[in-house]
Amino acid sequence: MSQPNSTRKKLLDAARKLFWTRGYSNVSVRDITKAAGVDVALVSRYFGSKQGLFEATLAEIAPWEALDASPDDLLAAAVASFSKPFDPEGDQANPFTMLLANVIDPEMGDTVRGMVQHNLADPLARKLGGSNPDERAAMLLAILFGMALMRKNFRIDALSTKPLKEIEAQIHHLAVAALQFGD
Amino acid sequence: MSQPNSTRKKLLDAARKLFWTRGYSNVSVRDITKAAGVDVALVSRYFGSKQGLFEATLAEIAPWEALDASPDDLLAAAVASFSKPFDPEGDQANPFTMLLANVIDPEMGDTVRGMVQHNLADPLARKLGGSNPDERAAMLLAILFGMALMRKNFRIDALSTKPLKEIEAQIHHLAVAALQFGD
DNA sequence: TTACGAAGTCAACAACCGTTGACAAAAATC
DNA sequence: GATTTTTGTCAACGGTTGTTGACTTCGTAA
Repeated sequence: MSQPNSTRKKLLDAARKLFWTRGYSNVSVRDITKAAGVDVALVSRYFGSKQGLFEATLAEIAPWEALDASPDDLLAAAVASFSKPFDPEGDQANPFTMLLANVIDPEMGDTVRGMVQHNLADPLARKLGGSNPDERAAMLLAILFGMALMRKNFRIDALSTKPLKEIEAQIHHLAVAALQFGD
Repeated sequence: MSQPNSTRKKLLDAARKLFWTRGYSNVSVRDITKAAGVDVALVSRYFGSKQGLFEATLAEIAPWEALDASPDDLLAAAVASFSKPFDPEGDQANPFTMLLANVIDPEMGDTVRGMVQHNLADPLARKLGGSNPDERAAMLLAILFGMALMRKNFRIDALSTKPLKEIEAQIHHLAVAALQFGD
């Protein structure tokens, strides 16, 4: 069942790419099975349900690497993680685009909100420490998500056409200001 | 047809509230007509189609008021507009939550992207002038959308439980940094 | 070779989707 | 008051949704 090209992996890859970019409710199981080249009924066999397949893609997500970085590298690691695709070779989706795509979803919104609060905002605030850690963590995330939103989702020309290096410099400029809040 | 409580207005109010928070594809015409307390077939009669009803809600949107503010008031006006609900008395939705809710929509994403580029980013860059106007405009929008996202959509505790005044101070702190970029 | 369990195929289900047309009720015009 | 126009009601349509169960195919162990 864990052959490199097994049906399970085909489904998981196709589901991640589609769910994480279009959002849970905007993707049908037939979209996924067509992209994976397998029969519709196999979703039910391998993952129980559409929701089970979605949750299987969430289970792949590792803890946010920026939380393990040294204080000096925190900003660089945080910025980099927002642009790195989940799968090194291939698709565009990463865990942060997934969060953006699913937060307004009527079925998965609560799940996604919980992930941002407990897996990103809370541990980041603990790592930051100092004064107003929760507010500064939220501001940092707002910048990261906001810039990702402008570049990847709204595709504003000034951001989507620039090389990644320049964007990261802009994010860094804003992030420094966020971390200085309340001093 | 333009009585204060006419069917057309009931449909438009319900459609705005639902479309602008859940996103176009996540709302059915039966959801809207049930909320409005009218028959399903009347969407077709008054607006031609579901898409026509959605576009009618978009037609209500006035130009971004921050673009008319004096340079000194620009930041304050921009910040305030992101928290002000569309309808003074009542629902939560405003044009910016609408943009967030519909940008990943498979049918309305292109429309929404065009609005952000042409109605927000481009005129804001023209108003800012100076060096790197497009980049600074995009960064300012990233902050505004990012903070709205954290507060309203992800509902991060540190932002969603605070009074609006404190949030606006945080946004202002970040926005000043955005406008100083590239000096 | 046989037997067995896993893997894949296919058709169908009930529910929901946007939309339509025939019809009844109400309002406005003459 | 009669006629016309507007407005609202109801049932149905073709299509898509997630899910299921019966079936065939395949690989492997006895």
